[in-house]
Amino acid sequence: MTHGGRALQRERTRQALLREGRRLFAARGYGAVGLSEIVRAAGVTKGALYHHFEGKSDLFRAVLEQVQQEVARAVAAAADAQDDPWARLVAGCRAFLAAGADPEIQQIMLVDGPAVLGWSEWRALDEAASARHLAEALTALVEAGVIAPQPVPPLVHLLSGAMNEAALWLAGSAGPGDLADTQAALERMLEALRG
Amino acid sequence: MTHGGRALQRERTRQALLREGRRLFAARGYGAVGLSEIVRAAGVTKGALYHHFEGKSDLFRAVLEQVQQEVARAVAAAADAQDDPWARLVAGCRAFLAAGADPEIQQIMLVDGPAVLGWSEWRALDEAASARHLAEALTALVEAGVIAPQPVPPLVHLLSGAMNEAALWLAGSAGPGDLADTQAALERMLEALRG
DNA sequence: TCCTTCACATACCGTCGGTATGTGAGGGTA
DNA sequence: TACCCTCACATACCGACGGTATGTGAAGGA
Repeated sequence: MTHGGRALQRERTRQALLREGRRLFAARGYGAVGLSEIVRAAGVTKGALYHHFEGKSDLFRAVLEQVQQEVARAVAAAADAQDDPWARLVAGCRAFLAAGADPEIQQIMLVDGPAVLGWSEWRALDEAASARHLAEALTALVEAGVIAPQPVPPLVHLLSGAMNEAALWLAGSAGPGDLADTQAALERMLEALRG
Repeated sequence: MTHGGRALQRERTRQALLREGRRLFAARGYGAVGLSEIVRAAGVTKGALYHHFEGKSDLFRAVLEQVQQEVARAVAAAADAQDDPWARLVAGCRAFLAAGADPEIQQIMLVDGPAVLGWSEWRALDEAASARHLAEALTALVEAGVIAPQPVPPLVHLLSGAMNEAALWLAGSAGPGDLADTQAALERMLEALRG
């Protein structure tokens, strides 16, 4: 190669694989995309892919982690823009629904993620990325006495599941007012948790 | 073959494929099970499988439909045992959570289902089986004035998503009181929809 | 009895994920 | 600057898989 050192080129190749893998996985789903297609799009060969990742599912895992962290960052940013703990929760939920509207994120994070990595591993990644923020927000609200004292983990899964499905539904059969209606219904459910 | 007519034997073969396919898909996931394994377990060959189904994913679709209908039947039975519309909704939700506790049902219905068939087709099957009951129950409650007038579809997806995730979580990391806590939290959310 | 049909079994193919090995450009060392 | 080791890939190859094309023998009406 004409430019740069080994480390730079290495990083370029890795990023190209992640970028094209993400694009193809998102567009057509994990199962419908072959390794040969990914490496061709990235301008490398299978040797490069197996030099950087352990296999197809490991590449997908890296892509998923990237997607999860992007979503988590958006949610955290929306929450941090608010001061009131309750407003932080609502803003975070809204941001999650908005992020889930992206079909790329849906296919990778919600459709293929659990099936490719298995539910337990998917949950671990989700926990590390976004579910943790939700749990912290709810815990803060319980401690502050804003919502009734109750076990937080069930709430986390009920809410994140509700938002996952809602995001998926909204992107698929979106009527114009559905997003607003869904946010309204979600906030009504959140309201129910208050004392 | 020594016994029975062609139609009987045909049905026996089809049921054997469905039974073993369901068992293997549930135990190890769609991707990790090969056709050769299924037909060996069923005591037939690939020719038989392709005579009855269009391919691997079509067999899975048939298995999924079977699972969905079993769940829907259990939910409907629990709901029909109640007279009050509100009690019917709560009983149906409880029954769904109980049904989702089965790891077989989880893997097929919630993990592999969307990834193998695609989200839109999965939703169509879910709609035809169990989501329809939820929508009808909610519509009845709205019309009866038990819960506030509001668009029903967003509620359906928020609630079914919440219950799907909760069922998955309960089966995986089940603490002893988690089921009760989850049901309590869910019913608190349902309560929020009233008046 | 014959002959068609049907419910499979057998044999085969292309492609896929994965592996083993080759190779040539850095880049530190003397 | 000559050397050489390393590393970041490329090349060649393999077994297994999903899918297809074709063979076959029993069932059952005519």
